[in-house]
Amino acid sequence: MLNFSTSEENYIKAIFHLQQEAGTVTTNDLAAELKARPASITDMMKKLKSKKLVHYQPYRGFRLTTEGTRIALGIIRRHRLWEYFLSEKLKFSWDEVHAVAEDLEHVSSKKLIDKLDEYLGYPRFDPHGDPIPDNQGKIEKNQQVSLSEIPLNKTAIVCHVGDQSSSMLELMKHKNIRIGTRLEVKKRFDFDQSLEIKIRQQLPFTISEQLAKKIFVKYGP
Amino acid sequence: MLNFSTSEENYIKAIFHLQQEAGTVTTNDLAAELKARPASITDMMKKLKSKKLVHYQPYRGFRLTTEGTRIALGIIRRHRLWEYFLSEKLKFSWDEVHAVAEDLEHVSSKKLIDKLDEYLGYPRFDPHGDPIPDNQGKIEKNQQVSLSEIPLNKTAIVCHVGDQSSSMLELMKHKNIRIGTRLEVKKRFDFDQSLEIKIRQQLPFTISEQLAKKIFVKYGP
DNA sequence: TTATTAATTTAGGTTTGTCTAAATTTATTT
DNA sequence: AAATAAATTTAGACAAACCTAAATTAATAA
Repeated sequence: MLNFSTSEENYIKAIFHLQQEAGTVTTNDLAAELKARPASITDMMKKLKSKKLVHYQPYRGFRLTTEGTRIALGIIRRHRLWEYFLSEKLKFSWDEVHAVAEDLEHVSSKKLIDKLDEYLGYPRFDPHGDPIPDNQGKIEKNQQVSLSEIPLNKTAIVCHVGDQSSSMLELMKHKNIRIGTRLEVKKRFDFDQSLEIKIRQQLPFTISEQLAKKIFVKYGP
Repeated sequence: MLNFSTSEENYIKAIFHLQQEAGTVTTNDLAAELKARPASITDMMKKLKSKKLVHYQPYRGFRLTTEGTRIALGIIRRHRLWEYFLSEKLKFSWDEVHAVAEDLEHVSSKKLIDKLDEYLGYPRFDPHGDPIPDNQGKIEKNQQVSLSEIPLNKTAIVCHVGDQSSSMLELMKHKNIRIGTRLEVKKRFDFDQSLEIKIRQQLPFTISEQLAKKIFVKYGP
């Protein structure tokens, strides 16, 4: 059980997330994700390769090894448990937890995390609806679906927003959509894929395809 | 409200603690405290001086400025609140909390700490009996006294141990003394300043001056 | 008060993680 | 397939935080 620096951990975590989309991660993608220069990515990839955490051939992109994935899941576990703690116990709002958890996740005491997990009652999802890996690194399938792909007239609950920009938050606020909001898609317009949305006790309104793609929901009662 | 590196914070905190004893702190003292080489201390003192956190003239030792003290109290507040959390909520034993809090204390979100404080019910002392600065940096006088200096036949409660070495812990265990133990000093032997100690429902026993000096108590009922 | 010892600082080096600019490799066009 | 563009890597620098070894200053003992 070696220990990794904050930087190494941030790289590992970012690769893990980018891998979900495409199978293999490119230097430029990772540079964009981490707001660093491509040259820095190459440097770190050499190091992570020497530690056997990524498969990497120059110019060919990279992906986590089994061991790298194990490490990534540990970091994600810490991050999401802290998010749950901040939201559930300290009453942070859902849009504040991420930034603080980014720092807390690098405190790597195994005992701390396992005791925190126990204290929180072994939660299985963080406040954004993302699954929390257990202490063996096992993680449930994410049951979230983008609002753009759910069937009509099915009740859904907003549990995740795939963009934290202030312009996005402004729009969400204006449309009165929050984490936990219960809504239904009433109609899908073929022309621009915009959606007509109904929230209980409110008049229906429409949202763009771009917005719908960034709002994730779970099916609810 | 600038931010400081983990290293800077560790230096500031160590200077604060050493200052309590002697008014001014020397390069060697700080090197011993931080397990670093004297040359490293000099490097950092130049930096902290340029940030106006310490008063420092070459070869003359150093002490925190008013601003440096303010920063130190913030770090100590974070450390002690986390210790309280670990002990009270996560049920860590008193000898485990320090190491973990050493990491957590460097997460510097003000909102996190103030919310944690609120969540914990604004505790005024950490599990070792040390006072926790409030969010203005106000700190109560430490009411702890070394066991070697309390009067005879006065009930006292162990609340702090000034040494975390395993040899110390071994001895404490053997003597059956823990945080929270209620005891009285029955006799002080002039020859070697050893003490005869009485714990309720146990036979009296003696402890050395060296040990007594490292055990801190509060007067209790 | 001078010599010796102890404490401290300086000079210069290392590692980690970043960067810019130039070189190289791969991908895309025409 | 050659030319151009894009992506990536290399080369070389830099700041932070540490180190060792040598030089300097202060403290102490003769």
